[in-house]
Amino acid sequence: MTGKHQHEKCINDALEQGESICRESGQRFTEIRRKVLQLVWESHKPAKAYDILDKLAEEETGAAKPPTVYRALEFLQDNGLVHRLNSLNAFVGCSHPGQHQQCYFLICRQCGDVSECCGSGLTLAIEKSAGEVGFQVESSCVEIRGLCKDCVSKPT
Amino acid sequence: MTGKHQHEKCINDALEQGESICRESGQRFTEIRRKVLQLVWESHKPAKAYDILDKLAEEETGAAKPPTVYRALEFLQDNGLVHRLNSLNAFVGCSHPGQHQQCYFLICRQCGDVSECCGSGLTLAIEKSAGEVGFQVESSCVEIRGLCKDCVSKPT
DNA sequence: AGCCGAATGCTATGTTATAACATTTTTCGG
DNA sequence: CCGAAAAATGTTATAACATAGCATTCGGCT
Repeated sequence: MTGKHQHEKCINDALEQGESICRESGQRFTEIRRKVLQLVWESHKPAKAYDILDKLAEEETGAAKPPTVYRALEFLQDNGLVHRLNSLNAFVGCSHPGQHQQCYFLICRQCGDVSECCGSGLTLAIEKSAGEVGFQVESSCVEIRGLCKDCVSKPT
Repeated sequence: MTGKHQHEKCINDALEQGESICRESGQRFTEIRRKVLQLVWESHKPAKAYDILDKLAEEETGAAKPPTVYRALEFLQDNGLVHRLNSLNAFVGCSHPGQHQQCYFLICRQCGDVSECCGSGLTLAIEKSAGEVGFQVESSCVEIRGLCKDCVSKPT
């Protein structure tokens, strides 16, 4: 993430968002889902499913199995709490679940941090371009690689 | 692809492009690379690596192995002859190799066809959005799902 | 308690991709 | 033409990512 921050806060916010979204929609924010969300949020770097699996296995005595993690991730995705980055086969926490329009990801090739941006500008540009050839947009996946603000200004 | 067309032409053009790009850059357009490119171009639908593998295996007596296909695909990608669609783990032929800037993909959820678009509009929008948070764009992956022109107007 | 549906556990397997090393083919200078 | 070096391909094995299908447990409800 750009700049230093108290990452505890990110995690806590995310967990609270999880709680409240589930409460409102009558779904259960179970221990597994909570833990997986927490692990995804361990940093702003994308989390791989099998890494999450390993970390889960460390905590619990009985090793967690892949379906456990994938099911939790699917639930979290469905509820907008995490996003999957197709170009990396990995997952990041969503920084503003609930208020979801289109959004896109800035992936720093140097530090690996990912930040999420939303904004109508890009969405409109996509719809316009697609519209020119008669294509009706339903969803889109935009993953941008480059250097984040911090890494641009670093000595390399 | 939008509209009917003589698809033979697409394939032949692609193969010729392959030839000429390799000739110019002093690389070899081998039989395997040629066949893989041809198979990718069999339609405008994304081709999966293992499907290509199966088709290769049908033709040859000795079954081709995964590395064979992946190496050919990597070569073709490096030379801009095919693109990988991250959201589908699949490959499509590039309709204008050589002249490559940024481009994006329109994936029809109905018929499965993919078309590739290039244009500065979207590129600029991405750079602008990213620039607002100090992010320096190096490359981007844009995959748009929806309905293509033909499928929009069909009875469903 | 007894039921129901949601969630999880568990086993197996499917799918996608690459590492590492052997062999063959091509190229190119002599 | 010959032999060395480089490029491409063959081969084997395995890594990495993901899901199907069925058994069991858990939570809430009457």
